[in-house]
Amino acid sequence: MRLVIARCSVDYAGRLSAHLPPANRLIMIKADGSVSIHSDTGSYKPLNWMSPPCRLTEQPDRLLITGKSGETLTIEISEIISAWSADLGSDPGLVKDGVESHLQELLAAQLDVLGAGWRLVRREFPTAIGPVDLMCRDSAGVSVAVEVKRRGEIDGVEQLTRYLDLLNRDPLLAPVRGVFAAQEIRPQARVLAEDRGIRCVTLDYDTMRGTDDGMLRLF
Amino acid sequence: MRLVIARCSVDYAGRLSAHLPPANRLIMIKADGSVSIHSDTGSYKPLNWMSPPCRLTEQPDRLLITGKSGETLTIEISEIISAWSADLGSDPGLVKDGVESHLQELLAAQLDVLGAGWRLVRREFPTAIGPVDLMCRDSAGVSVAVEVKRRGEIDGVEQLTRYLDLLNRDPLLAPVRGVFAAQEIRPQARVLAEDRGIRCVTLDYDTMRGTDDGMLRLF
DNA sequence: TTGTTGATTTCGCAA
DNA sequence: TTGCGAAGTCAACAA
Repeated sequence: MRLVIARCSVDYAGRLSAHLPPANRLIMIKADGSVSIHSDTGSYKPLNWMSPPCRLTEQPDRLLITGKSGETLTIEISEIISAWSADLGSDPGLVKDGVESHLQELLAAQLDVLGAGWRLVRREFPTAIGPVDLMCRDSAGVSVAVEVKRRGEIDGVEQLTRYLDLLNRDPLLAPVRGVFAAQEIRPQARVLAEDRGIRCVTLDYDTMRGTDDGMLRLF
Repeated sequence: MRLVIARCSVDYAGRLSAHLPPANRLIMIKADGSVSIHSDTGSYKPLNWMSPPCRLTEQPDRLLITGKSGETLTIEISEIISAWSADLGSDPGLVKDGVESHLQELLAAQLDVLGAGWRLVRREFPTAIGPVDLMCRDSAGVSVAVEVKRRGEIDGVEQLTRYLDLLNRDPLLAPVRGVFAAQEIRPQARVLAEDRGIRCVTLDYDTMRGTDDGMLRLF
């Protein structure tokens, strides 16, 4: 990794055009050739960047970076304030816990959160337009398609609606009801879902994880 | 901005939990207190980060960063390889050209791209479920709702469909037809749109910008 | 290779 | 402040 702090102006031409007037910034050049330009504020997102794969060409006062589909990033350097280089080696990578797939696992193991006597038909129930997160039957034996989201927004309601439209054409399954389950459900998504007769359920990941731990201890 | 290259392990606890085993990495600490941890590969996204606003606490071999809603980022440092600091000053910011709003402006000024004799009723035509990008009337006076996208995907077709459903309930407007206009339309989005009687139009930003420049020169 | 979906998305605008 | 849609979204995964 090379790190350069320099006064520079930047131009990007690709899916859009973008320009940065001259100022002092950090230029980060990674071992894979990717480049990002950071200011001293803002979150982790750089002002400009080029993602790998790309090719870096160095000229006297200029860095030219070309992406594989023809995008160009041009960094005009008027003054180098400092520059370093370091070999970091490869990274063992990140371990995550608490993403949507975990939420889906937990809910599948605790269907009583949705209703007493429900049973799971299948996780990732396949359809022609994609898998339904959880296909269940309620205590009366009625089919229920459950869409699990971390954050419930309108897109998720549309997705579940498409599944329900399709599933209800299958006489072996119909009628199929819908449940939209998420840690957080946006008001507009809730309105749209309930307008379409889809039940909304808010999930508490920590409680479900706790319950699950308890289950594991009992058995 | 402070830059530290160090052998470190990292733990994040917030909306999810994440852990990074020990390795050499770059720790970037911005003037606003935000922190990001980069490896030597991958695009601009860091392995772990904390967005501002947040608070940084330094301990002998550890950095503790606390976010405003209680997330914590813990960096255990076993060896500092190098460390620098620099004051970059404020940044004048980025100038962008070619995003969706520009596309919408250009199309509003060149409705003949959609058909001869069309006229604009309103940009950002308000409805109860959000604004329609362009509301027009064609040469026969029939209402047309136009959804403009940079990249046309299924979500955009769903969005336009919702608008059309709503608008067609208004006897003053009905019948309302739909046009889905984008620089690039995904095949599945095109199929869905045309299946619903929505016309798809591919836009060429450079041509439209050129035409617009021409118009400006003429008047 | 293409398409789909999730993301600690981030960012910007408007109510 | 909150909500919502766009983004050079990126990135992982399946077909």
